[in-house]
Amino acid sequence: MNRIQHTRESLIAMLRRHDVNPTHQRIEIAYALFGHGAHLSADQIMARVNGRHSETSKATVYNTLNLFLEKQLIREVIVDPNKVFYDPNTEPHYHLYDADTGELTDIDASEVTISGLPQLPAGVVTEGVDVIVRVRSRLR
Amino acid sequence: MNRIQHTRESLIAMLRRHDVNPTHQRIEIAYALFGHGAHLSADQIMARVNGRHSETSKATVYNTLNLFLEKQLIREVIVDPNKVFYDPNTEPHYHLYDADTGELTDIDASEVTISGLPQLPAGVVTEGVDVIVRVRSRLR
DNA sequence: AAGAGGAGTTAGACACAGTCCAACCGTTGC
DNA sequence: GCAACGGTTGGACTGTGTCTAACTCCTCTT
Ligand SMILES: [Mn+2]
Ligand SMILES: [Mn+2]
Ligand SMILES: [Zn+2]
Ligand SMILES: [Zn+2]
Repeated sequence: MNRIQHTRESLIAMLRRHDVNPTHQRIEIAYALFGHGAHLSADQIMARVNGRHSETSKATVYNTLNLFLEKQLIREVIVDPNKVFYDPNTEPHYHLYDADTGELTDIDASEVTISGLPQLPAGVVTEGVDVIVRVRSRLR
Repeated sequence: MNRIQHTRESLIAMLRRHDVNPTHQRIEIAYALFGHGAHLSADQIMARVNGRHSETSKATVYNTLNLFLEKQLIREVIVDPNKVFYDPNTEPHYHLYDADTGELTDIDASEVTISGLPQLPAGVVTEGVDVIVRVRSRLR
């Protein structure tokens, strides 16, 4: 687990580096995601950002998350059919998903090797390889 | 690609084997999925089943797909944040997803090796490992 | 044949994540 | 002061998927 300290200043710098104008709302959302560390859904981010008093609208949360995605600040993890998780970790890594608790954990990519994937037809370019280990913790 | 011929009779037998009472609607839905071969979303299945004249309601399509899942006749593939794909192939295998065309293709599991996945905490049981190769075909 | 019961199906209401839009706000430049 | 522009906003809207209460269809019992 990364123990990076995210100051307001370092977040602003990061936004600028990725060509994102650092507005108040964007900084708050970046803080929610990078400060917490990992894997929040849009409504969890919404809740964190608007903890004390309402500050940021639903539209802005989605606008900002999609902007961050486009600018490659974050990535999305699709494991649950009814909500997307946003991942502040853009390094290549894999995921472990507990369907019972809803918890999503990182698996270090450097430990894992995948071999034998077929080569792709011409003109097709790989965006990434997702690996999701699905588990259950509650006994059935 | 599997070239299995699915007769009405063999589908009924399959449903019975999985403890599913073979009603008209269930046979139609099984036919849509197994007849077509691979990876349809709920509304694609709906469209195939109700091709000529309306026969099967949305509720029944979802009821039936969830029943088939529960009875392990099919599996679900979660790659697109706004629709689930249903997969008549329950053998272990992986997927290739083209985000531009929306096409989902199988990757034979026997060719692929994954090593180095961490072992899990006690009491946690693996449901499966999903591998999704994400590609783009349209040049950007 | 008549009725009870149970499994399955149905239309339509509903829930809810995510998008869209037109009005609005805040800063910058003239 | 005022225009211009990027960003934000509430609220309407869309698309998947679920829920419910009424209904249909079979089978079983008498
Ligand atoms: Mn604030
Ligand atoms: Mn028919
Ligand atoms: Zn992650
Ligand atoms: Zn498949």
